[in-house]
Amino acid sequence: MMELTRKGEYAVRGIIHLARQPYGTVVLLGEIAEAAEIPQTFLAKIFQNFAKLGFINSYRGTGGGFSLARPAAEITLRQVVEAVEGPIAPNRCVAPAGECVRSATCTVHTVWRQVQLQAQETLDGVTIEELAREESP
Amino acid sequence: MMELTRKGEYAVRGIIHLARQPYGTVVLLGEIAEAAEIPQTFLAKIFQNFAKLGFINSYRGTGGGFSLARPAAEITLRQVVEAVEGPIAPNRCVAPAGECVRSATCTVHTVWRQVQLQAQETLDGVTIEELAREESP
DNA sequence: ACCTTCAAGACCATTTTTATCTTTTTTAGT
DNA sequence: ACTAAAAAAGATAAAAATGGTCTTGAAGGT
Repeated sequence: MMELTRKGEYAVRGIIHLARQPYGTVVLLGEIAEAAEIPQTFLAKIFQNFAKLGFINSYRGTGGGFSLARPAAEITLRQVVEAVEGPIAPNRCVAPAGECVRSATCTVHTVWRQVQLQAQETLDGVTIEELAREESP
Repeated sequence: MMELTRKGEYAVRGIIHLARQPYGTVVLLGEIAEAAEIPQTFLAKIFQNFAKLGFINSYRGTGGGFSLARPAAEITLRQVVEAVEGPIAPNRCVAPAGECVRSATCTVHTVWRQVQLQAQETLDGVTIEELAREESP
């Protein structure tokens, strides 16, 4: 239940790899994909999205690649995960677009809400910098 | 991300409906399905599984149906959810069958582990009896 | 010009979800 | 015994999500 998809897993691994380089370093997509063991074309899609969202910068042409657009300490795990997987919600009824008719009276709703808040808080409390720093290759 | 499926939602709604009846009452599948707005044949599958797992008893033939096999206060939300959705795990790397090679060194792993533990605890702390009692029709 | 690298969009196979349908088995009541 | 009711079990299937690939285009460096 409630599992991160490959896309989410790849996104996290990819951005952590980028965060391990000195800040500002431009890294080839192929290098990240190889190092993090991610299908390159798949990672391309993920990073295209990250660039749009302002997490990373992309540069075309010779010497091109990707670099972090802001310090890794200012990117939370929640931001990364939600960027690819959408809002964290253990049930439809607590999703932002949720049209839960029963929310006022339904106790299960409050349980899902609590699970949601706990997960959000936990992921908010972790930055990519921490993950890049502490994780071994 | 991490959303309960319809099956899980139906399972919870179905067993709560059963728990609202006086303990031991045998209820028709069709009645539960109608009351909880669940496709009957789908609920049948879910309840077959519940019966196998010992949450509910099933009775065939005339006057048959389903009843709780143990008091609703002794069935937790986590048990119900895991029965249909499988173990709670925000990422493969913290799943019971998980073959996470990096678990020793990977910090992300510990984050997912924490999310997992919090969700498990929360769902462990809620019984079907509470949900049946407090929830309005 | 030409090569490199990312962007964008179409495409596609597989798996999961969300069911339905049919047949069989069990049971109660007559 | 017979019959009707009800769940069990298994086959089937449409729709959606997942996990990618491929092609073409655009931008940048040499």
